[in-house]
Amino acid sequence: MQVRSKIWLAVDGEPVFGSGREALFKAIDRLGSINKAAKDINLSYRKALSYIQTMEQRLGEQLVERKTGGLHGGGAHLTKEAKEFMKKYEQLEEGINEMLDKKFQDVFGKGN
Amino acid sequence: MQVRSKIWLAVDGEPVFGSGREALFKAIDRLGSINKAAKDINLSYRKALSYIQTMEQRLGEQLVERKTGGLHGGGAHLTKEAKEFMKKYEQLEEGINEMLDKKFQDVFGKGN
DNA sequence: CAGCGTTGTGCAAATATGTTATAACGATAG
DNA sequence: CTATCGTTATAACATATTTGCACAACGCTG
Repeated sequence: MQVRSKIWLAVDGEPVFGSGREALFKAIDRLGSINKAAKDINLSYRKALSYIQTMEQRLGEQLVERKTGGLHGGGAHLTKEAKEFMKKYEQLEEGINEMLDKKFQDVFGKGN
Repeated sequence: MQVRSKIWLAVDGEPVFGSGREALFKAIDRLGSINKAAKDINLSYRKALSYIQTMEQRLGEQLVERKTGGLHGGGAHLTKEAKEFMKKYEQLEEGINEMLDKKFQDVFGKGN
């Protein structure tokens, strides 16, 4: 038996950023394309796009700058705001899993 | 903006206990019936039952003792094992939210 | 032995999710 | 100036999953 956890940020109760979106952002940053990023992390382009759209809508700022047409067909890259957001999320996550694992050992480890 | 979290236990990667199931267990304990419990926490009876069944299957022990027929048509109540499980889960959750809220303030509070 | 309210299951409807097709775009090559 | 290319973006379709409803079985009670 293992313990799992998920941390995410919400606006008005609706999720705007979590581990899935973080992975998407990282892939976009690495590959320069929503399409390639989605494939890389095994996500449909549709879902990836709707993630981005709802995030931007709920936060009220652009996170992924995208260009259609042009060299190589276009592409996408993260805005400064998106990178800051990612960084903060990582700080938030930091240490939580370790703490949870420790607690899990305390509670479930010896007794059972 | 708020931070949210979810903690659950898994066996072989498949979830066996989380906040939803905890709420179901509490309602069963209070109402003595899966049916009433499901309605109380806005869950379909089918889903509630499949939760219980998969949990019991994966853990290999009975968690909800149920009787069909008889006084008031039957009913259900938690086994000793289920109550112990709930207690441990609560211990596991304890303090995590407080710690997260504090971290959230640290990271998102002043800067933005 | 009929009535009751529950557990449990089968099936259709509804909803969510995934997949494929296609249009628009604009720099570049020819 | 036109064709090509890979991308963004949307629409239409297909597939899984969830939900809702109906109904049988059960066993205590009056």
